Formats: sequence, C-alpha cells, structure tokens
Amino acid sequence: MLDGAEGPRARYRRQVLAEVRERAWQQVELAGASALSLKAIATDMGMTAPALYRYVAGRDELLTDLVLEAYGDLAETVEAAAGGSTGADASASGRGRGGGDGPDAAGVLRRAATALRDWAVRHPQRYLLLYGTPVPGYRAPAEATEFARRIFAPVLAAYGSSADPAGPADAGPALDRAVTFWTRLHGVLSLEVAGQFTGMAVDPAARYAAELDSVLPAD
Amino acid sequence: MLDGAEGPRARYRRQVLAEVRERAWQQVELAGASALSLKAIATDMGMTAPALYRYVAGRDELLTDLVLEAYGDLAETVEAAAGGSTGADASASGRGRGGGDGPDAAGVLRRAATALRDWAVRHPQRYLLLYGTPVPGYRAPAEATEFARRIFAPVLAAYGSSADPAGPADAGPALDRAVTFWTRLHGVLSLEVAGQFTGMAVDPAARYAAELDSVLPAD
DNA sequence: TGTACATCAGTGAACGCGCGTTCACTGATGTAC
DNA sequence: TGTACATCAGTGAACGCGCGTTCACTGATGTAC
Repeated sequence: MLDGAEGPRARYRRQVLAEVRERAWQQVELAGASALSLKAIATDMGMTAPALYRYVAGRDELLTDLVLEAYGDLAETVEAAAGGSTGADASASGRGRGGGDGPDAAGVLRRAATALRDWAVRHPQRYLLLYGTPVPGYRAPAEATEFARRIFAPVLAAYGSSADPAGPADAGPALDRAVTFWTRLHGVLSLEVAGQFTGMAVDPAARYAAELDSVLPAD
Repeated sequence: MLDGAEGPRARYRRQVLAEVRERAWQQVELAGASALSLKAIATDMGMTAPALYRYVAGRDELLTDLVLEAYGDLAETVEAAAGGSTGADASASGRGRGGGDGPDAAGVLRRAATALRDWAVRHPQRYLLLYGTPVPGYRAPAEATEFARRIFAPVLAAYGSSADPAGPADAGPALDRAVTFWTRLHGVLSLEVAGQFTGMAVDPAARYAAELDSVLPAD
C-alpha cells in the first residue's frame, strides 16, 4: 500500500473509533464523567467489551481523550469567536483578527463570552467535565493546562496583557480583570448548568448578560 | 424505663450512628459523594455491612442525611454570621440581630460572605456536595430547597427585600442583587475549591474579597 | 437477689449487579506472489 | 487470475474487584417478675 492512501481497514478503524468516542460522549452528556463505561459502550455498539481494546488503551485513556477533545473544541470555539467575525462579515469594528487591546476589546470579550455560554448550554456535562467538580481519582493530563491557557489567552489579551498567567504575582491588573471575567461568567454559568436556579425567579441568560456587561471595559 | 431517661442501649445507638455519619463524611470529604460506600464504612468500623442497616435505611437515605446536614450546618453558619456578632460583641454597628435593610447591610453581607468562604474552604467537598456538579442518578429531597432558601434569605433581606425568591419575575432589583452576590462569590469559590487556580498567579482569597467589595451596597 | 424472657446488635452466607482487564483463540479480510 | 499467507477485528471465558441489599441466625444485654 502506498503512503498517502488509506486502506479499507484503516478507514474502518477510523469509523469505529469515531463511534466509540461518540458513544462515550453520549454517556458523559447523560450522566457525567463517572458514568463512562467501556462495557456499556461495547454493548451499545453490539460488541463485547474486550473488542474495545483494539481501539482504546483503557478507560482512563479514553476519558483523557474526551477531556482533551473538549478543551480543544472549546479553545477553537472561543478563539474563533474572539478573533473571527460574529455575523456575516469579519472585522466588524476596525480591528478584527488578533484580538489585541484596542477599540474592539469589548467586542472580542462579548463574542468570547457568548460563544462560551452557547457552548456550555449546548453541552452542559462537557462544561462540567472541564470546570466542574473534579472527577475523584482522575488526574487530567499535563496538556490540559496548555489548553486551559489557550482558552484564557484571548481574554487576557483583550485586557491588554500578553503576560503568562503562570508568571509572577505582579502580572498586573490585566490578569485580575481577566480572572474576574472568568469567575463572574463561570459563577452564573456553573449554577445554571447545575440546575441551581430551578424554582427561582431568575433568568440565567439575563444574569449572564448583566455579568458580562459588568466586566467589559468602558468604551 | 421512664419517658425522658435514655437507656444504655439508646445511648449506644446514638454513638454508633454518630460514628457512621462521621465516617460517611470522611469518605465524602476525601473523594466526593460518589465515593460514599456502606461496605467501606462498615469495614472502617470493624463491622460487616449488613449491620449498618440497623442504623441506616440504605445508601441513598444516608446521602440524603448528609446533604440535609450540610445544608443545615451552612444555614446556621450563615445565619449566625449575618444576624450575630463577628467578634466579641454583638450588634457591632447599630443594628445587630435581624439583619434587615439598613445601615448595617454591608456588615451583614460581609460577615455572611466571610462565613461562607470559611465554611467552604474548611469542607471543600461539602460545598461541592451542595453547589457543585449534581450527583448523577441522585435527586436531593424537597427539604433541600427549603434550606437553600434559608441560606439565601439573609442576603436577600440585606438587599432590602423580604420577597420569596420563587415569586414572580418582577420580584425587584433586590433579588437581582442578591443573586449577583451569590454568583460572584460562587464563581471564585467554586473554581478555587475545584483547584482551577492551581498553577496560576491568582490569589483566591484576594479575588474573593474583591468580588465581595464589588457587590456591597455603597455606604 | 435470682431467674425467665424479650429485645436487638451484629454475623455469615448468599444474590445479583456492574466494572476493567487479560488471554487464547476464531475467522474474515486484505496482500503478495 | 488464483492461491498461500499474514494481518487483525472480534469472541468467549475467566479473574478479581467492589457495590447494595436480603435473610436466617447467634448471642449478648437489658427488663420484668
């Protein structure tokens, strides 16, 4: 077989692996990370459990894959929203791509925040997988930190800092403002996603919008 | 045996039940609610698992007890902080007990917030049990809602409303401000407790204090 | 004060469940000559 | 074009784990006469 071409076996492998991941996501979306079960996935697919080991090294490795996939997906979503266009045309207000400090900082932050909430509401358990109660006994891989940084970067940049959030404590007020952006939005979003507003006369979307406004730089 | 007196058997029952709850809390504190195991508790106590059914109706009932106990504990803590004294003497700034709207509203909120964080940091998993990712497959009992309301009440009152948070949507800006109090503090606290600030140059206590300030009424 | 009885904490065996993971093996599929 | 071979997806049995929960039973403890 030649180099670039993909044989039928490889294509089949890809398809089955994709279905494994898809079913894994279904389980996580339905009942959280702790519900992830190789046996259940295999049964769903009409296979026996050992067969999955052709595609996956083990349960923890699969969970790690999901976590990294979720991080990557959210990172792309936020980056696209922050750097890209919100409507039909790019660079809606002067500076489009790059998202540095400047006249469009508020726009960048607004688009990032909107994208974040849309993503979280669409996949609540996926959001909780990244930012909710840690799964007991499971340690996220080191790469996760990189992704988390990547998601955070556009926000930090919009507040006028290119500093590394892991840097010294005097990283400046930009870090503080970026963290506040994060904690305020997460405060509303996590309680909404966890269903804590149920039975209260609270409109989560409105609360989220208000918190976003509170954290945008003055024009 | 006379009415009011407690026989030796009853005293023994009380002690064993207390130890069961204590070990149950140890498990939850160590690895979260999903780690709660009757068999493990029994083993820890040098008993067999079936013996526990003398004291507990089942695993879910025990978890419910823990949830209600946590709610009750937090409610008392917040109420005491809001209505009581912070230091040696009560009524530090004019109006003490009662915590209604007025000159001491900021003090009430400050004390409530401080008590909340102290409680959460001291028992992280207990906090996550109430406000973190819901335990899949477990439904909190109806009484939990009552407790949640009770915890929220002093904050709502401090913002000048005695309205029921479950009331109509036009419950007024007091509810909005009280919810903002809650979401902003929870945003910092939940990320701190979940370890999300690890590796970042962020001081959770300082962030919490800043968010608290942002939400206090102007003097 | 002593004896008969009732109460009830705790045991041990068992049931059925689901899990992750290993291993030797079967049999279909693709590949090379 | 046809045959021999290698690859490899998937099976079935098994291991060991932990869980919640039931049930008949033992034996110590407290109670009533």
